[in-house]
Formats: sequence, C-alpha cells, structure tokens
Amino acid sequence: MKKHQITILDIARQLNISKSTVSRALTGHPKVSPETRKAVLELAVQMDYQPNMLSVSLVKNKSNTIGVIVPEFMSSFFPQVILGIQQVARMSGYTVLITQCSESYEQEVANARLLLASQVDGLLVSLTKETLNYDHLKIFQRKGIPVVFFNRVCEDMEVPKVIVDDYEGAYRATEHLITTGRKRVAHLAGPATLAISRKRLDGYRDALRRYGIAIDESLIISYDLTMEKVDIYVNHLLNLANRPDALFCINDPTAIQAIQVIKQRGLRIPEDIAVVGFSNDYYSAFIEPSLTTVAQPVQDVGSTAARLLINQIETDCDKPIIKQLKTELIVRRSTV
Amino acid sequence: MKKHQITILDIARQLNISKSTVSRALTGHPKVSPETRKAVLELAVQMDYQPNMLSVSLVKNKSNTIGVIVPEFMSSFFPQVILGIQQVARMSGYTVLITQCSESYEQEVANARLLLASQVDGLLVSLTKETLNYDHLKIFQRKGIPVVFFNRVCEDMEVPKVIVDDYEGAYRATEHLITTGRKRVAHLAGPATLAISRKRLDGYRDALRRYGIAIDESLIISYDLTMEKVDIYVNHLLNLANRPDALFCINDPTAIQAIQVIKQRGLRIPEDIAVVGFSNDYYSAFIEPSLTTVAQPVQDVGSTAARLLINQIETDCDKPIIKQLKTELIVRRSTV
DNA sequence: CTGTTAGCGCATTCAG
DNA sequence: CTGAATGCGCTAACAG
Repeated sequence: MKKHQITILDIARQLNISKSTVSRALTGHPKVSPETRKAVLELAVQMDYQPNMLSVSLVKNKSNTIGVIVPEFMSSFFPQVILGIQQVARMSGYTVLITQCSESYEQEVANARLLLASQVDGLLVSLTKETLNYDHLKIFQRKGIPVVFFNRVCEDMEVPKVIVDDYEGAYRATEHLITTGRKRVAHLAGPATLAISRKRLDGYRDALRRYGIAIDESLIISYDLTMEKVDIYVNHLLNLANRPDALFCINDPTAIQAIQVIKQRGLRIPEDIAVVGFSNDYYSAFIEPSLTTVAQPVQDVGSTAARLLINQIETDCDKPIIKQLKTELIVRRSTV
Repeated sequence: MKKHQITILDIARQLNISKSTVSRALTGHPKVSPETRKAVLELAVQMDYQPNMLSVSLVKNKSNTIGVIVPEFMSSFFPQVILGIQQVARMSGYTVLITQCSESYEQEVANARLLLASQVDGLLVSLTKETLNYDHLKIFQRKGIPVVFFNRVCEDMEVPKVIVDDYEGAYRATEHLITTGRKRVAHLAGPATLAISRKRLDGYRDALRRYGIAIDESLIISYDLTMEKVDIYVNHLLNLANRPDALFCINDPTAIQAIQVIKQRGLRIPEDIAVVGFSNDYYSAFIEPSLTTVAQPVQDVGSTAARLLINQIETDCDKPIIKQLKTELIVRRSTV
C-alpha cells in the first residue's frame, strides 16, 4: 500500500473553492467568510487532513524544529534534560529532533550534518568526551542558526551556555569530606577535554588548599568515563601505601561502581573510605550505602537551554549569556 | 541574523552549469562527466552545501524519517530501547523523530498528529498507561504508513509487534519464589489497561496454580505505576494478618521502592520477605540487597522493532508478525 | 552527457 | 472577501 495524504487541493475540490481560500481558512486568516471557514474546518477534520509540515517549513523557511545533540543515553541524565527541553519546546510550538552520539566525535559530526539538512531552527548541544574540533557546530553559526550549549559546553564558541556551578559543587563536596575528618581525599576525575572535568577538579583542588591540605597528585586520576576502567583505578588507589580515606568521583555512575569495588575489597564505607558522587542520579539514594552526591537541577538545565534558544530564534538577539545553575550537596550514608 | 542556506542554484551559478547537472552530480547519478562531478563535489564541500531535506522529502514523498512514541523517559528502559532503534535506523539511512508522552493519552495523540504532519515513513509506538482508544494510530494505517508496536502493544490493531515473553518471565519469577520455599507470594501488578500487566499477572497466577498454591486475591494489587502509591500498597500488604513472604513487582523501579518500604519497617530481605522485579534496570544490581529480576533484551526490542518497520516500509509486505523475545531470570540477593 | 520543464504542498503576493 | 499566479529547493521526465 502506498503512502497517501490528503492535501489542501482535495478539500478545495470537494468544496469547489480555490486552494488559497482553503489555506487561509486553515491558517486562521482574518479575511475569510465565516461560512467558508466553518465548511473548510469541518471537512478538514472529517477527512483527517494534516498539513504537510515539509511544505510549510519549506515555503516559510522555518521548520519550527529544534535539534538536540547529546553525547550519550545510558545514564538518566540526558533523557531527563531532554524532558525539560521538550516541555518548553512544546509550549512554544517547536518539535524536538533528538540525536545521540554514543560518545563518538564522528557520530556528533554526522548528527550535526543531519540536523543541518533537516533545517532545524536552532541547535542544543552537549559535547562528546572526544570532541576537540568544533567546525561542524560553527557551520550553524555561520548559517545564522542559533546554537546553545548545555552541560558539556564548548569554550571556543561565543554562544549562550547553560551549566551548573561545577566548581562550587566540587568545592562543597570536597569540603564536606574534609570537615568530616578526611585527610587523604582522592579524586576520580573525568577526561580533561571536558570543561566540567576541569572545573570539578579545580573545585576539589581549591577546597584542599583552603583547608591547608597538600595536594597529592598521585590521588588524582583522570579517566575516560568507561566503566570498566573504574575497577582498575579504584583498585590502584586502594593499593597505595598511603591509602586515601575518601574518594570524590566525577559522577554518580562512577561513584557507584567505585563503591562496588571497595565493598569487594572488604573495606567499609564510610568508615574506611568515604565516597561522594556528582549528579544525584535517580537510584543514588537506593544503593548501599546510599550515596552522598552533588545534585544538579537536571530538568532546569534542559528547560533554560531551550528557553534561551527559542528566545534567540525568535528575537535574533544573541548575547552569549552563560546561565550557571546552582547545585546542592545531598549528604547520605556513604560519607557519614 | 537571518537563516541563510546554500542551494544547488548557488553552486550551479558559480560553475555556470545547470541546476540539474549539479543535482545529478550530488546524487551520484551515473550520466555525468567526471570533471563536472569533481568540480561540483569540491565546490559543495567548500561552500558547506547541505541538501535541504525538506525539499528532497517533499518531492520524493519520502522523508526517510521514522517516528517514535514512547510513554515515558524517566526510567532507563525507553532510552535504551531508543538506542537500539537508532542503531538500525541509522544503518538504513533513516532519521528518528522521538516523542515522549509522560504517560498522558492526550500527549500521545498530540505526538501522533505531529509525526503525521512531519511525514514520517513509519511509526514505532509503545502506549501510555492511559491509552484505550487507538484512532490516532489507526490514521497511520489508513494513510498507508506502517506501524510497529513494541513493549506496550495494542491488541486491537493488526500490525507487527515486538514484545518479550512477559508471561514466561513472570511464571519463572514466581516459580523461583515458590521453589525457594515461599508460600504466600504477593503481586504488585500494573494497570490492567496494559497487556504486559495482564500477561505478567497470568504468569504469576499459573505458576501458583501449577505448584498447587491457592490464589489469594488479597495479595494481588494493581496500581497505576506512580511511585508514591507503592508505599501505600506495600504497607498495606505488610499489615495483613497473614503477611506475604514474597513480593513479585511489575517492574524494577516498583521493586526498589518496595524494598525501601520493607527496610523501613525493619523487616529483613529475603529472610522475612523476598522481592523480585522485572526488567533488570541498570542499577538493580547495585541496590541493597541486590535485586532478583527478569531481564529483558532491551536494545534488541528496539532494534528488532526498527528492523520490522523498515522492512515494511521498503517492501510493502505487512504480515502482522509478533516477535516475542526471551527473558532471563537473574537471581540476586533479594531472594536467596 | 546536459539543459529545460514541470511539479511536490503550501503560503503569499497581486488582482479582482 | 476570493481566485490566479509565483516560488520555497529539489528531483524527474523529457528533450536535445
């Protein structure tokens, strides 16, 4: 069976009037007689008429679509962000085209091309851990398509960004570990390519400094966010002659994995070693011991990013604002 | 700044040749001289030319887009399924347009209209818990747009479906509880509107029957999947004069929430009461105690559904196959 | 091999 | 208020 659709022409013929009148009636144009309008509208619903968005977008040079590029879909973080995005997009009459990169730069480039070809009116991006070149995103700017970054932002581009205060969050987390008596706080950091990794690392460092604790570089390990590596690095830390008594992890999945390793080694949490994560993922409260973590306003990240973008689309004013949302330390049993 | 794009015309003018030749060169048409092709291709990349998919889709009456409607985005289940979908879609040259309903029927209808207007070539759907009327989906059939259901399927429509063997999974889970010595197995079921709820309930019932255990209706509670209710119902079960010694939950989030309640009441798991879930969500292994659950091949659900759909789009043969994927019981510490 | 023409479905001129 | 005509960017059929 072939794809068939009802067009304006079909309903124009039925009613024996011109296409333009039908179009006007359908789009709520003022200059059309009440009777004609009524007749058109009724026939339209009766015939299951759906305007062809492709045509509309083509002729208006506006697709009412915003593209989203996220690095991954495994953790609950990005799906949640997307929830926030969709919410405000829908309210403003935009469709959301979601693409996902599985942390691959190549995939990110491919997704960008795709969204460009799809004529999105704006782009919301969070980078993969591999991304170092931004040409595929700069094309959007050059073509006059607004771009807004969120979470994993690009520091090379002068566009609006939505982030959380990673520095502050990391500082508070580390401070919490110190003030609860820990002396040797290790940090399982993210890849240095990501600004969030660097900021969290800075927060960690500054907290130690502030409390007069010498920074031991052997306690800082950067890794690529692949879960298998966590086992290796945590075991390495636990094998150190002068074992750490606390571990601050770049995110919750990392922390949870670390906890598994620590428990397997027969060490007690938090007595032998305290653990804190970052993000407050949905299940972090349920694991044993429940995880102390830095909560981010996940959906807010999405909704503010979308708001910023849509505003830019509709007003053409593009101040490269950086919205920094607050984090909150959630203390649970992995530290106290 | 206004949105501006490079068109075939632009590159045709630069090269002083006709638009059709450019088009042919770009689409890899055989009948075009190597020099022209080379020149066109080079200029195209140099100018950042991106074909306008809206036009292409419009003229070909094919958007190379498949629409996806999922009921929710909070748990990791649907994002994972989507991963599977995207994988095969991308390989076959399709874009995926994802929509999410927050378990609202109205939202589902709105999403369907949107996808229809977007001229998707096919539709992948998993129903919300509220959906009882399927008119918004039948429109696709009527217009000759293939539809494939997955996970939460519609029994009223004769289209391909991808499900897991819910009955079998539930049966095995219940059997496991019985053979490990439980006599009073309760079931926290999903809403009867969903076929998966009914099938899991049937599996549960049949397992009890098979082992000669009388079914106590007071131990079966159907609920609407809103987490807050779990506390109420679990407490109710625990307050029964003849308390259950096992609890089979419709899914993992429910089971995890139930575990929290049980622990708060000071009961031991699995000694006082065993718990089993369904889905094997990512974090189910990490909670305390780790959760015995029925694993589903999540990504496979997505990929097979996508394969079924694309096959239907491209061959026009629409046997309403029902693919039933296998489940696997994962035994962890919440039961033994 | 290449150029010309027509038309996808729609919104938007411009004339009545 | 309504109809006819134009074009969005592109492909396909038809002529050279």
